[in-house]
Amino acid sequence: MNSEPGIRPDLGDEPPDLRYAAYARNRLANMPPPADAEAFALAYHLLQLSYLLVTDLETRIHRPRGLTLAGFRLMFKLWLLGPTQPVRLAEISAMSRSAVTNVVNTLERGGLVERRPVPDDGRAVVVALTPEGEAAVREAFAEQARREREWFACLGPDERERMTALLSRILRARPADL
Amino acid sequence: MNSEPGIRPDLGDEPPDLRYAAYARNRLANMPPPADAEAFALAYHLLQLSYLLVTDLETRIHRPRGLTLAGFRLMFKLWLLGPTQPVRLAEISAMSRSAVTNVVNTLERGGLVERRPVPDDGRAVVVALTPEGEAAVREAFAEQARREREWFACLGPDERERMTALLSRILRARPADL
DNA sequence: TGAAGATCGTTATGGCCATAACAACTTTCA
DNA sequence: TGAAAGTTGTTATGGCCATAACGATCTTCA
Repeated sequence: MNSEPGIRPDLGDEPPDLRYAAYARNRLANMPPPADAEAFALAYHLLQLSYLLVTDLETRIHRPRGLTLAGFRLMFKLWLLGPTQPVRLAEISAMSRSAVTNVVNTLERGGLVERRPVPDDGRAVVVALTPEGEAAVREAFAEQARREREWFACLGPDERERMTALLSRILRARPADL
Repeated sequence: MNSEPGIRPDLGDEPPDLRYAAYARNRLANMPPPADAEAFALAYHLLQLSYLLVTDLETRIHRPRGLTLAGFRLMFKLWLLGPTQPVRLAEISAMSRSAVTNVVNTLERGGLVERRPVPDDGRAVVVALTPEGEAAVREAFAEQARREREWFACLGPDERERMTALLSRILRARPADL
């Protein structure tokens, strides 16, 4: 499995989460169905990477600037899309409307976004970046882009594209009854 | 890009999150560095898939059984590893110790795990599954394994393996200063 | 031996997110 | 036209997770 000859292929130098993953995969390989070692490994590595990336971006980039990752992601959407209704933001984020309310509340307290009434519909509001919010998202975006490059620098351009394509395929084939 | 001939390859049938992703990628492609449309697309699809998968497993499998995904994942580790110290669980989960305390509290209230003192060390405890906890993790595991298979059924076995290998590579190359 | 430092688990505080219930408003259609 | 049904945003409640600070305990080493 490990391909370095002359070096003992043990796992002593692996991070604890990868050591655990390898151990769990081996245990599952000896269990009867529906246990599925390959599906487990894929799901585990996917969730673990996502978790580490989120935590890294949050603690290293956004928290020091007084933002959160959720707040940044919402502001980034507003930056690209312009003023947008919460229900629309919830839709493209696959998030609940109340989650959007919470994030917008936090951003509004910080003066980064504002709510505006919609003339044609008394129920609706749009969320819009303030000038301070636009400056904040622009700066945080540059730093996040640099950090993402670092994370994926270990893959070649073709590998990055293949990976994105595989992820897209799974997303497109998502179970209908989400 | 789209491969069905005779059908207009527009995005009208895409879920809103993928429509947004495609739009954002195009916008980023026209921005100067450090903007990086490929790194953005990879990170976005990775986080989105992880989020949808987590939400799906949580709402469809674990919540109906009175569990949470975090609780299940902790119990699953105990199932494989046996009684384990919180500090060890935090390590392999790349989580804070206080997060482990919280999850263990919830599980302990439900009678699924118990804390036991460690004779040799007055500070330490181990967390262990109760018989009820063992039954719960066994049943939930079977259902989660089936659901994970469904999610990844759109990939061939070789594609699943390649994807797991790419994810592992990124995880192994994670920035040292996490 | 004993004081300084490290480690373990917990608590407090605060943000994110979900579901459920609700008020306000809009749309539908008999 | 007017009542029923649907939509929008918010609130309440509760779980997860982080950081910071803390008491208790263990280890180190002068």
